[in-house]
Amino acid sequence: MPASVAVPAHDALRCETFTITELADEFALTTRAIRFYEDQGLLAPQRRGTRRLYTPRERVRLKLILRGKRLGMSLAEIAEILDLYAAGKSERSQLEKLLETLSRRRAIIEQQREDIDVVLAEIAALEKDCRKRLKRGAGGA
DNA sequence: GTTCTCACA
DNA sequence: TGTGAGAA
Repeated sequence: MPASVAVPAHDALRCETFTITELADEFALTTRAIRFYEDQGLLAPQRRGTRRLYTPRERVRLKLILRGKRLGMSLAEIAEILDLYAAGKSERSQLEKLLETLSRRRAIIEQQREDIDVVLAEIAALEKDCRKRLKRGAGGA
């Protein structure tokens, strides 16, 4: 159980780190997915031997990755913002990059809504036609 | 349990 | 954007 919920005294003394399974459990991810994010350059955990050790900072990055995914951002887009964050860039540059990404995302979503509206209109028209023809042939053979 | 790599959708 | 399988 990660320290975000409760911090036992012994964990307060040790520099807290997380294993890949702890993070996977906490965020309902597979360990494979977490390693995949690392392959894509979104995470860079320390190692104890060959085992990955995640600091609270890496955990925060993972949270940000998940937030980006909820917004429909690509991993590449998420990586860009994360890089600014890690490089200690100004919050301003991060926010500007985020706005840029959100803008692109909004355009895509709005286009999809338009496309959906077009299909809904087609469906409505077809339904109307079907009902009309049913009524016309109501008593006939 | 965790690592990596290759294949696959 | 991930998953499955196999080997270490």
